[in-house]
Amino acid sequence: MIIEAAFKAVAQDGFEGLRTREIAKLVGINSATLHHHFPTKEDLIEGIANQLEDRFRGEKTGPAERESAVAELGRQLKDAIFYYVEQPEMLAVYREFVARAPRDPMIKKLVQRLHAAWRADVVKTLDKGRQDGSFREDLDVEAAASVMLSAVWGLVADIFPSKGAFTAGFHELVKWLAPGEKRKSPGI
Amino acid sequence: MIIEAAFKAVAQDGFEGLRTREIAKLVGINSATLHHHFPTKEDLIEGIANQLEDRFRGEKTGPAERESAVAELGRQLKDAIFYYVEQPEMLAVYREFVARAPRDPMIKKLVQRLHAAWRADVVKTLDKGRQDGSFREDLDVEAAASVMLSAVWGLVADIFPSKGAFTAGFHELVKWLAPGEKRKSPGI
Amino acid sequence: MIIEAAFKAVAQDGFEGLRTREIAKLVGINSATLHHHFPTKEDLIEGIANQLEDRFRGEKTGPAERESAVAELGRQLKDAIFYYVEQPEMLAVYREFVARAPRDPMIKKLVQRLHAAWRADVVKTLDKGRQDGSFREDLDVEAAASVMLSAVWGLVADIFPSKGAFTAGFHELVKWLAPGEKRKSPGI
Amino acid sequence: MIIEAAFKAVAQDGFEGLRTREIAKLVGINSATLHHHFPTKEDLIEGIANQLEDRFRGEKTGPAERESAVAELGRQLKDAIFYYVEQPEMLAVYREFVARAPRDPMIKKLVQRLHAAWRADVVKTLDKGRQDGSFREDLDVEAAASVMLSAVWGLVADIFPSKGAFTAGFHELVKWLAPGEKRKSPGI
DNA sequence: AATGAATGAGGGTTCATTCAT
DNA sequence: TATGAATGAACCCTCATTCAT
Repeated sequence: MIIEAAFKAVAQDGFEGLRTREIAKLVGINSATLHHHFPTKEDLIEGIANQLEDRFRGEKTGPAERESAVAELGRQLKDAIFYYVEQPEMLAVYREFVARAPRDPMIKKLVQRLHAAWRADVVKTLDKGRQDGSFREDLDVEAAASVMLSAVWGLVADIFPSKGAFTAGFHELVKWLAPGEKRKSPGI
Repeated sequence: MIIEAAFKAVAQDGFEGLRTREIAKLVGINSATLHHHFPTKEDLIEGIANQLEDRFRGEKTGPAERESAVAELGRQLKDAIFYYVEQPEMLAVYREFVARAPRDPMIKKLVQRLHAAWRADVVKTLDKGRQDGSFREDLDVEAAASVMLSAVWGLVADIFPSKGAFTAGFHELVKWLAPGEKRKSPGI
Repeated sequence: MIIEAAFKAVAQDGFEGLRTREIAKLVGINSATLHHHFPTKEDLIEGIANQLEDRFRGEKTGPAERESAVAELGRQLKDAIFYYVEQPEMLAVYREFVARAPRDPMIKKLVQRLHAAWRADVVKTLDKGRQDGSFREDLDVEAAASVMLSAVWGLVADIFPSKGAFTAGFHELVKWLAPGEKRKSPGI
Repeated sequence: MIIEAAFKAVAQDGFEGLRTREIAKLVGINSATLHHHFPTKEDLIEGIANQLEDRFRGEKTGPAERESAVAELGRQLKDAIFYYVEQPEMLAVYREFVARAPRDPMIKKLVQRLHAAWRADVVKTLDKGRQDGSFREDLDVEAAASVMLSAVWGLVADIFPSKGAFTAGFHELVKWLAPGEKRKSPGI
């Protein structure tokens, strides 16, 4: 599949390393054939974007019924860990899209869409936890979501890679969200 | 100055938009002359990297004597805000470098250097705060630093831009770090 | 019809603008289907050529019986005006063919065929007029035909477009052909 | 010289046959070098256009003092013959420009410029001849100029090529312009 | 008769880099 | 130190044409 190859190429070499000819060669087709399916390089990138979105949608753990807010949060973080461990390629592509977003309207939209979905989940969980007392009462949910997303993103995207800080970081993250009294990590 | 122009170019259009000819034209010299000073494009990028490092070193607020851990942390966050407000260009270039780091050893080194300095400061502060009781006793300092740096980075680099989440995010960040009882923001 | 669309395309954008795919799309068929009917682009062009020839043959005013030479000439010029006013598309295609003729043997033949028919008419008329005294006795019929055809072509093909020179030009043309004494335009 | 080669290429194969790569090879330079001098193909065409204009300006016979209108006309026709005999390449390129003019604003301008200069000369001559009695009094100068230019163009550009019709055509042209009485060719 | 997929041979253009001056 | 000219390697894209279905 063309998109498959393009996806890998972006994961490895970034967008600057995405060459239609090379992708064609990898797939074993003529470069004109590639242009038959994706008339423009931008179309190809759009294809990669859709693939990324589909993969994220497809592999996200479904929300369990009557889950506690803490458990929900734990699950969400586990999702992040899942990508980090099992799908580093997806994260690499994601990182490229995020990096390119400021300069590419189409990509910006995709990233915003992905972010919005992710953020909505987190906000809902934080809100739920704030109301049932699992999280602090004075939590600024929106702001906390921003911070949490940023932090998770940084950890997941290896922005500050440090030996072993990854999982430990998630533990800390959870503790921070818990109220002063009980600070148990939800078992990640 | 050549580097100045290249710096701005990267801030605006990213590395993909960095053209030696264009830089030369902006500075008013021949592109061959530019290559006389920076034989290779990589040399030019190295120049930009050095410039970035110098600027960061030059503009960081010096540490005050006998500062409390909380105050120290506040100052560090203020630094971040400073760049966000006053030096968006630097952050833009920084973002580009971070994005390119996974694929460029030289840049990777630079980014690690910058990160290490930043992280060292934070770790020291967290450690100090943990010992004098300003921060939680059970704080995993290294992990917390990772999380905090990631979060700050995400906020500062506008990775998850959301109306007003920026400053609010910093407040949340500080509250999270405080122990359960007192949760006052250190006045950012 | 395929040829119809191709004809219009050439009229509008010239031969350089003739794209098989585009024609196919205009007609609503697959470009492979078009190649099924016209295996080669040259075949398609030949189709256009035939269409042009047919149209010219079909729309030419039939010669009236016992017409005076002057009247005949007038009718021939009227034909030219007819195309100019009513069938600009045909003239546009014609112009394209004439322009391409020097480099394309097949087209050259077509153009020569069209020209020969036209020229034969004119020569016959000029000859008739010379013999019955309507035209000058010293008229070099062949040469005059060349000049007249050229002039008509230039006017009709807008080679030297100038405000209103078109009809006035035809009047002049007629006067030139008349002998010294009477110089009335045959009522165009 | 690059333009020289491009000029010849257009003369031979028309604009459709103008390939930057091929021109570069003919001149013995890299195709990138060609783009160094003519960044765009359009720039190259502009270069050809200028060359054509320059050549026309340079080689036109200067007007003699106190020349009779008939002699003037003869000289102008001789110019046309000169190009036909000595500079067929120029005429070929000219023909290509005229053919392309309807679809290319830049070329349209050039052609209009060339035409305007040519027409101005002819109009002046016709006017002069009409006033001094060399030409008919009832000559519609503007219209006659259109017709004459068209005719000359057709002869010169071989639009209706016929064995020997060329020079004979010019003789006819002159006779037509003379008044009824005297019909001597000005010795072409 | 019709089609979607595939293709080869370019075509114009870009860009970091080199070189003679 | 500076430059205009030159270059090779790519890059994206186009287009008539072919082929299996």
